[in-house]
Amino acid sequence: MSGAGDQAGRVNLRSALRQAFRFALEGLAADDVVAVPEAEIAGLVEQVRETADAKFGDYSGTMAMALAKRAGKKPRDVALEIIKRLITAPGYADLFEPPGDPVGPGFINVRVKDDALAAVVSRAVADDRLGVAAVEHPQTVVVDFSSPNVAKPMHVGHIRSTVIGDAIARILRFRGHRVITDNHLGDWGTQFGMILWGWKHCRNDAAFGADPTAELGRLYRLVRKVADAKPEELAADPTAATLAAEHPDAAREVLAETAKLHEGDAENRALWERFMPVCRGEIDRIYARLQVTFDHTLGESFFQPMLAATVDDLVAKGLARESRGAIGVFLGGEDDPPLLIRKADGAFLYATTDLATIQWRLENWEPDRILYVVDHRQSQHFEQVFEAARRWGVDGVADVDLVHVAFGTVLGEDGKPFKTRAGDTVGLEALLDEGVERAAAVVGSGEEGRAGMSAEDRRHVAETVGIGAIKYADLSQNRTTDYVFSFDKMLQLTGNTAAYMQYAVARVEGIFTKGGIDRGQLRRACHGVLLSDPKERALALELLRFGEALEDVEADSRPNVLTAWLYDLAGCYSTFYDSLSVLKAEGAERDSRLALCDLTGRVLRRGLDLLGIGTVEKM
RNA sequence: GCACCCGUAGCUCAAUGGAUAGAGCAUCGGUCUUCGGAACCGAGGGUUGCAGGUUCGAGUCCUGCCGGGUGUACCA
Repeated sequence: MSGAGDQAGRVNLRSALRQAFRFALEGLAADDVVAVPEAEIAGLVEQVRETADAKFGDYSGTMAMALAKRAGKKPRDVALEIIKRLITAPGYADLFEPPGDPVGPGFINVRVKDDALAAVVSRAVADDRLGVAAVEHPQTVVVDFSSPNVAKPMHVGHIRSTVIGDAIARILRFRGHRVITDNHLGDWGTQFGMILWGWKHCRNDAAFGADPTAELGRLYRLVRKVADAKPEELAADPTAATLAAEHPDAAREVLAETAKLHEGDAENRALWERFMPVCRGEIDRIYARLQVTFDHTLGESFFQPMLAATVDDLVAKGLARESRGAIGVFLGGEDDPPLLIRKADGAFLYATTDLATIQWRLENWEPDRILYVVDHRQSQHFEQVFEAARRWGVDGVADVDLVHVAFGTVLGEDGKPFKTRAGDTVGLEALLDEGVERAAAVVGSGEEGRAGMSAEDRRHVAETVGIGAIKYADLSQNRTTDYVFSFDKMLQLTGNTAAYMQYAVARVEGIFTKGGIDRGQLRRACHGVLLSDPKERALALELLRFGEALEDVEADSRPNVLTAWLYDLAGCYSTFYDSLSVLKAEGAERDSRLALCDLTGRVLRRGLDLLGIGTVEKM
């Protein structure tokens, strides 16, 4: 077998089968059985998928039904024509059984040959990539995620972008793409105007000296209330109410401080440079805890020198013009709101920065794709920015995929946006602490876990399980919907949770300790996995679908496809392990089953790693 | 008003236009003199918000309602 499905002995069974179906469909067109335009073949071939039920075989193709009307034939007859050519496709017979007759309205069901399955899984056991082939055509992909406003403390709202973006980046990188991660910090906007105003009017020097982060956070929260001047907020906060009464023009003054910063005012610039390390230290501590890293951290301030030219160029090209004192790009009719790129007071907006950033990334990184992992409330903004960028026509923009990877809101168990009882947003660090604390209470309670675990080990396990639980709960959810944050649910030891998956790894790999097995030697000696029992076969097939799961994650940027598959794999393994002896088996059968255990443990571990989730030896 | 997203088991959630809509929790039952029982096997539980339409086939696509969320000119 050559091409898509094969790479240094790595076989993606689904890709290989799709390639064979492509051969069959092209033959169908060439023989005038039915005219299938080349452009449609890719879509039809993608209809080759895993079957819903093992009784239908391993994979099925459903395109015969779709083609029947056009061919003027019965779907079953079209299916027969496809099958006739499929079995002659190069390499088909090496991997797959000949399909039987079409089933139902015209399903073509295919089963992997047992000896081929055994050979492929044996190679996966010996493979660092666990049998997963890299993509044939690597792309350069920029993943823009996390992007907090550095002047505010990170809160629960930042977790989704950070965790989802990190997982997508890891997965694309493992797939073989050139991935560039960039944390587009909000370090130049109105929130700094608030801190600057607060610093000048109501700072507490002693507090800043003792804990600069806390003092800046206090100033931000206080000034935001003063500037917003919402009666109900002021009623609950006498300090803010007093300030608001003394400074009725605070909102305008905050914007003026922002504008002065942008214009290069020496005092504001100096304060900004003084505050930035404080803010960066704060968020970097959280990233360290989450074990999230970035290739670049090019915040809004980095692009600030390019903004004037961006506006000028858009105006010069006739795309942007003055309106009500501001400058906007008019994308729709006269009544549709324009995309504002310069305020009436001269300050730039985040749309301006986003456009300049696209131009800079295209010029410096030449990406094929840019993913923006940002919450769904900004979908309209990105639609406008992407459209404006395309019309702007900067070099490379016609060939780049600009994708808004949107996600829903984190809700509390009452179904409303996640807040503390006092109504404040929940700080991210406090959230992580609580997760770890609760994890500590549930880990180490099993028999094996209890045995000989030091206090330090327990802390490490609690950290891994607690942080993992928070990440996994987020990643296992369909990202487009809102999700309900519940420590009780995410720390359950059964079901599709991090703790269950981490336990599965520890349990699988505990065998090797118990049996005194040298795993390296086991892998080198693995020449033929035996799949005599249906449960062994099912596990082997599932293991080989790792690459398919990762492919499906990439297609729609949906990490929950991977969590669901890992959970299925863990279930397959449990079924296998429950009914078949491993350490108690003998000879070649024992080695073969140990090899399946070894591969299962490594795939689970790697899968969790690609989600940014750690594992432990014992728990 | 307009735009976008979401309504799936009692609860929390899955399901590239494919076969009988699946998991976990909860409920009920079964297995095994534990290779890590934090296990395995099974049962009950559904008019996928409502009504039409397209299709060989619709939870999924289209139209209209109902209900919820978000956004909607100078925050990001």
